[in-house]
Amino acid sequence: MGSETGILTRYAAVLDALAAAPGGLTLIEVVRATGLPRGTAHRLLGALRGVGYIAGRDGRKVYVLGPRLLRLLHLGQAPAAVAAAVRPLLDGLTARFKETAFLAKLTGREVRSVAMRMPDSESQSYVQPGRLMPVHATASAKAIWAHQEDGAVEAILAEPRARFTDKTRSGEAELRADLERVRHSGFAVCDGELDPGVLSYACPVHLDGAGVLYAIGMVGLSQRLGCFGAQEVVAALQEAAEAFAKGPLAAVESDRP
Amino acid sequence: MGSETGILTRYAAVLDALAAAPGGLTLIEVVRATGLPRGTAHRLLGALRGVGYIAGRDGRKVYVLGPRLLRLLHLGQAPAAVAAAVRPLLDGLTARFKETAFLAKLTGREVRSVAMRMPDSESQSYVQPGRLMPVHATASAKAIWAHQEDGAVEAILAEPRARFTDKTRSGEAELRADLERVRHSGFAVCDGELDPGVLSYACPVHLDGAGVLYAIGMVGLSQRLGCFGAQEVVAALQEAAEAFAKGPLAAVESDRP
DNA sequence: AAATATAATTCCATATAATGGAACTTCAGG
DNA sequence: CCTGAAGTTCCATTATATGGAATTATATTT
Repeated sequence: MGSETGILTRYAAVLDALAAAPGGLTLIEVVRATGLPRGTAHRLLGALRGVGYIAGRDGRKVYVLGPRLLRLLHLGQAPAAVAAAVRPLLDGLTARFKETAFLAKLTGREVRSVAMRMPDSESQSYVQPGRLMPVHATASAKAIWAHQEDGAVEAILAEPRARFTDKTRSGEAELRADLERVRHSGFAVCDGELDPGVLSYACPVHLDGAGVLYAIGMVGLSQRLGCFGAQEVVAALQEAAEAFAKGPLAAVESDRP
Repeated sequence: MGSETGILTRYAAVLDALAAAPGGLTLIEVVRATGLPRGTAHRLLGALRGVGYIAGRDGRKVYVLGPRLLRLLHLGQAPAAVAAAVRPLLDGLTARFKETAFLAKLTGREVRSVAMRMPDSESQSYVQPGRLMPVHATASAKAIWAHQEDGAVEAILAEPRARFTDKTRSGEAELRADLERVRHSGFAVCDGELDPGVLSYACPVHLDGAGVLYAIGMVGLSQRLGCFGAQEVVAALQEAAEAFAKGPLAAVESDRP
C-alpha cells in the first residue's frame, strides 16, 4: 500500500535524509541521498521550509529539521515520560521553598498539570497531575498562553470563563493585559484567583525551536509562599525552566554550529 | 511565503490537529479541526498512514501520530540530551559489573558511542563518546543493525570492512549470520574483534513505535568481563534497555489505551 | 430487532499541482 | 578573469489532488 506512490513518500525521504544528518544537508547532498532530480529536490525543500518542517542555516544553503516538526514531537510525547524527566528539578524547588512545585503542559487547547512534587510536610496538593489549569486563573496557563500564536490565543479568549473566587479576573481586557505583562516580565502570578488563599508563580519553558509548551511553577498558601520575595521564587523557577529546556527532552541543536 | 498554498499546508494542519489531541482523533474530528472536506481529509489521512506518519488505533478509526515521526525526533535529538538521560542506568551497570557501560546510537549510517560510564578503578576506556562503532567488529553496532530495514542493511554490507585484529570477521556471509543470530538471541557479543583482548556485550533498545536506534553495552578485558556468565550480563543489559525505552525519551502512548 | 443517525469510505469529472530536463544565475577557488 | 559546481527558475507534459454526491459501515435509539 501507498509505499511507492504519493508525494508524501518523497517528502518523507527528504526528512529522513535530513534527520540522519545532524549537521544538516545542502541541496546537492539531499539529491544524492534521495536520488531525486535537482529541480524536484529544490522545490520539495522549499515547500518543507514553507511550512516550517525544515529550516535553513548559513544563508539558507544548509537545511536542518525545523521548529514545527519538533513541536509536533513534543506535543505527542507521553505525559509520563515528561514527568520522569522533570522530577529532579521539581524536587530541587520543593526542597528550597518547602512548597509544591509542578510542571504544566499545553495539550491542544488545554493546559494541565502533568507532574508535581510536594514537601513531606504537606498532605494535600492544589495541583494534582491532570488538573486543568484555566487561562484566566492560573499562573502556569498564563505563562504558557502568553507565548502562543495569536490565532490560538484569540480562540481561547473567546471561550467563557468561570469565576472561581471573588478574586477571579474573568474580563477579556484584563486577561489580555495579564498575558502582555507575562510576556514582558517573563513570569506569571496568581493570588487566590483559583483557590482562595493560594498563591502561585510560574515561568514558561522556552524550548529551542519549538516555542513554549510547558511552564514550571510553585504553589502554596499565600501566607507562607508570600514570605519569599517574588524575585527569589521567580529566579529559581527560571533557572529550572532553562535546565528543563536543555535537559533530556531538548530539541535538536540550535541554528548556529 | 508558501503558507497558503501547497499540499503540505494541509498535511501539516492534519498533523497539528492530531498532535494536539494525545488520545487521537477520528476522521470527523479531523474534519472539524481542520475545516477540510470529508473526502479530502480521508484521503490525506490515508496517505499519512501510508508513509507511517500517523497510525490507526481501534480498528483504524482513531488516528494518532505514528512511528516514523517519532523516529525523526530521536534521530534529530542532540547526543548530550540522550547522554544525560541514560547516565543513571549506565551507573547501575557499572556498579554491578565493575566494567565500562555505554550507550551507542545510530546516526545516519553510522553507529557511535554517545555516552559512557566507567568504574572508578579504570583509567582508560575503550568507548569514548563519539567513537565510531564498525558494524562487523562491535557488539553495539551489530545489536543496532540487526534491527534496521533491509535496504539500509544492504547498503552497509556493501561497504568495505577493515581488519582490526586477527579475530576481526570481515566476510559478508559471516556478518549476515551474526546479524541473524543477534535478531534471534536478542544480544550481540564481540570478543577481541576491534581491540585485542577486549570483550563486549550489547543489547538493542526497542523504542515503542520507533524501532531500534540505540544499544546499551558493556566492555572490558576478556579476562575480567568473561568471568561473568553471558546470561547474567545480557539479562542486566536487557533490563537497562527496557528501562531506557520506557524512560524520559519514551515515545508516545502505545496503541491500546 | 428494526429504525435511525452518524461516521467512514468510495467514486469520478474537473481543476490543479507535480514533474524533471534544460537553461540560467550565483558563488567559490584558482 | 576564468571555470566548475551548486543553486535557482522555467515550462510543456503528465499525474495527482479535489470535493460533492452516492454508498457502505457502524453506533445509537426506539
